[in-house]
Amino acid sequence: MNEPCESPNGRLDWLKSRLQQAGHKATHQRLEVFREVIQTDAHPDAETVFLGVRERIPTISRNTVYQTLQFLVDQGYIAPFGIHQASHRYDRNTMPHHHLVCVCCGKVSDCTQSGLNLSHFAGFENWGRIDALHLELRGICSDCLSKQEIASS
Amino acid sequence: MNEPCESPNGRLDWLKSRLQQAGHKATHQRLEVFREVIQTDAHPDAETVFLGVRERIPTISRNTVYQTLQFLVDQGYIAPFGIHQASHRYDRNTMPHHHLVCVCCGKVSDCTQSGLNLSHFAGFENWGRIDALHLELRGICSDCLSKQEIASS
DNA sequence: ATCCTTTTCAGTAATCATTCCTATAAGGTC
DNA sequence: GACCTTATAGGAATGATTACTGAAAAGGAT
Repeated sequence: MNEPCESPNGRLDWLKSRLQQAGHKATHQRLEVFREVIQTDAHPDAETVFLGVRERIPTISRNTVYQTLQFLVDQGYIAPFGIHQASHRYDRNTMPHHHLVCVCCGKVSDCTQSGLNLSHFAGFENWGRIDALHLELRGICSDCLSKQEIASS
Repeated sequence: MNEPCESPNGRLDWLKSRLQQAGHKATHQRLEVFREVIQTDAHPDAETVFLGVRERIPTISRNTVYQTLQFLVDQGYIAPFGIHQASHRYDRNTMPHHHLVCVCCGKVSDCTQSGLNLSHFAGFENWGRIDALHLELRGICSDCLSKQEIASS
């Protein structure tokens, strides 16, 4: 896989050729949604992308932006930021700890093993002050793994 | 601060006395919402808590559950799980990296310094297979820090 | 260029989680 | 028990996202 060129126009040309290679259409809308995401370091949300693209394509619909962003994520051209959860969740454990999340069944396990704390993240004084650290390890739990083995055997 | 007792009923009694100490009412609804969160390791969301509590208090409203959960978080009796974002966000950088998030202005910066990768998390073989690692460092960026200094001087 | 097929787009309606608003109800104090 | 404050219930409103549907556009074959 070729790496994308760093300049915005270079990356757009890169996306164009990769879309065509993959048999997808390099539409104006797709390219402009992609441009909107790559031209900033701000990790924008869908509404921000929509407002930005609408400056250039006034008739674009919100739905197209949502679909296109999802398409670009599915194809690996952009990444979803962090881990989005549909709803707020609550934890009975108020002590600092990490989480193991099964992407298959959604189960969350606490992980109290520290080995990692704020002291590992010196060197960001110029960024500002770091107060907290949230770590999620994502994978497939042993229950789901064994179910997959049974299913494939 | 006294630590909560481990048994559910012990923790409920503990909450009751702490609420009264703090001048808050130890209502049936509050205690049952708290019970619903602490009786499971599943890190439930608001709807799950609502459905569970409704088994015991059929007239409870969804709104009360939402408010009570927020109250319990504000008072430190339970913790919010992970990091909830109102909306999906997108990242032009598809390589593995971490994020620095300013809780004040919401700005997100990439952090490519690794020093941390999956190899640090051996020892979870019995949990299952870990595929990915998401780390967020949260704090206040230098811009917001200097604004605060100006405001307080 | 014409026709056909498939993909993509726009616009509206629906859904889901959450918050806002307001009147009622409950708890604690005198 | 009257009074004051806090908490609750219920419904309406909001915001983000998805589902649905029909129109438009793009590509390929003739």
